[in-house]
Amino acid sequence: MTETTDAKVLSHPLTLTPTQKRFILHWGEMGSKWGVNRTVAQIHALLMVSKDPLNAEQITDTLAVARSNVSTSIRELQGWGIVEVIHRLGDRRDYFHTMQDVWQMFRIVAAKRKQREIDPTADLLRELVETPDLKETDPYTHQRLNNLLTFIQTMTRWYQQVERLSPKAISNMAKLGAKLGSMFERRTTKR
Amino acid sequence: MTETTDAKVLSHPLTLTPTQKRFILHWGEMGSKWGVNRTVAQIHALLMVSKDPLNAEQITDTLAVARSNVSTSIRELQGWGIVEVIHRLGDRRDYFHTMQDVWQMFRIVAAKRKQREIDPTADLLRELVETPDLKETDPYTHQRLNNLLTFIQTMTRWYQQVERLSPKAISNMAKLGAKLGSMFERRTTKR
DNA sequence: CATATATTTCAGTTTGTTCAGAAATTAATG
DNA sequence: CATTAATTTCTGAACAAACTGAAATATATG
Repeated sequence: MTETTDAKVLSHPLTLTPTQKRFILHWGEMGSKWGVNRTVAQIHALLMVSKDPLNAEQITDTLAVARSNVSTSIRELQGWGIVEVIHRLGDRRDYFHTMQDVWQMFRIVAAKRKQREIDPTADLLRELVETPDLKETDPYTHQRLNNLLTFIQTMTRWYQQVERLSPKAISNMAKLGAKLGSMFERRTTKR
Repeated sequence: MTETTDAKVLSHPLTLTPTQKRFILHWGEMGSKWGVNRTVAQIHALLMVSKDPLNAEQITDTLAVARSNVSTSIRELQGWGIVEVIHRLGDRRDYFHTMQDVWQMFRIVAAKRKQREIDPTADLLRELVETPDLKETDPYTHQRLNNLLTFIQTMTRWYQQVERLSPKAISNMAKLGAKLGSMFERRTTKR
C-alpha cells in the first residue's frame, strides 16, 4: 500500500506518432474482419511499426489493455508463428518482435488458415464422394460434391506452387500476369 | 384455433440422405471458421445439394430453424450474390437456388472479401505512406508501411489477372505450376 | 532460501452474437 | 377492400467471446 505501486503502472509507455496510432487502430479494426481479435491485431501492428522489440509491460501501457490480455494475445501470435521472443543480457523480461518480411508472414498465415479452413472440408468431401453407391443412388449430390472437391484440390495444388516463390518472383508474376493470363486462356479455348 | 394450424408446421419437409446431412452439418461448422454464421452456411449447403430450388418453408422444415432465421440468412446469401430467387407459375412463394459453377461462386466471394478485408487497408496505407515528412521524421515506420502496401498491391494486381481466367485455365495453371514457378524463380535470381 | 520481479491462470464482468417467436409489413385473391 | 398467405423486421433470451483484476505460479538474484 505504498505510493510506489502507482508509479509503476505507467513505467514504460511508448510514444506513438499519429501515423502509428492510426495504423494500429485500423489494424485492430480489420482484425475482426479477418477473424482475429482486436487486441491480438493491435499488438501485431504495434510490433510491426516498432523498431525495437517490446516487453509485455510496454505493450500493456502503450495500448492500454490489461497485462493478462497482452499475455494471452502474444501467446496467440506466437501460435501463428509470426512473433518471437528475444532476451537481453541483464534483463529477465521477454521482449517480442515480429518478422520483417511481409511475404514470409503471409505464407505462414496462409498455411495455417488453409490447414484450419480448407483441409477439413477437403477431407470430408473426399470421404463423401467415395461413399459406396452414391454415384448411382444420388448422382446429383455426387456431382455437386465432386465439383467442390475438384475445385479445392486445384486451388490447393496451385497455391502450393506459388507458396514456394520468392517475393521477387511473385512481383514479377504480377507484372507479367496479363500476358500469362491470355496465354493460358488461349491455350484452353483452342481445346 | 382450428386443428389445421398444426398441420401446416411440417408441410414440406425434405428428405435428406446421410451424405447430404453430413455435408450440410460440416459446411455449417466450417462457416464459423470462415466468419459466416452457421445457419447461413447450412442453407447454402442445402441449396448446393438440392436439385430443385427451395422455398423458405422447405428450408425451415428441413434444417429445423426458425422461419425468421431463414429469412435473414437468405438475405445475407443474396447480399453475397450467390443465391437467387426463382418464381413458378401459380405459386407466389419465392424459390431459392445457388449457382452451379464453383469457380464462379469463388470469384464472387473473393471479390466481396477483397473489398471488405483488403481494400480499406490498402486505402489507409496509401494515405499514411504519403503523410508529409513521414519518410524523413520516421523512416522506419514509413518503410514498414510501404512494404505492406507494396505487398498488398502486388497481390491485388496478381489476383486481378487470375480472376479473369476460366476454370479450365486455372486448372491448367495448377498443372503447369511447377514449371512456371521454377521459370520465374530462375529469372529473378539472374537479376 | 527469502525477496523481488515476471508471467500465467482463473473467476467474474462486460460485450457481442445467434436465434426463436411475435409483431408488422407486404403482396395476392376473391 | 377485407381476408389470407408470404415475408421481413423487431425483441428479448440464451449463448459465446473478449477482457479485466486478482491470485497463483514461475523465475531470477543477492
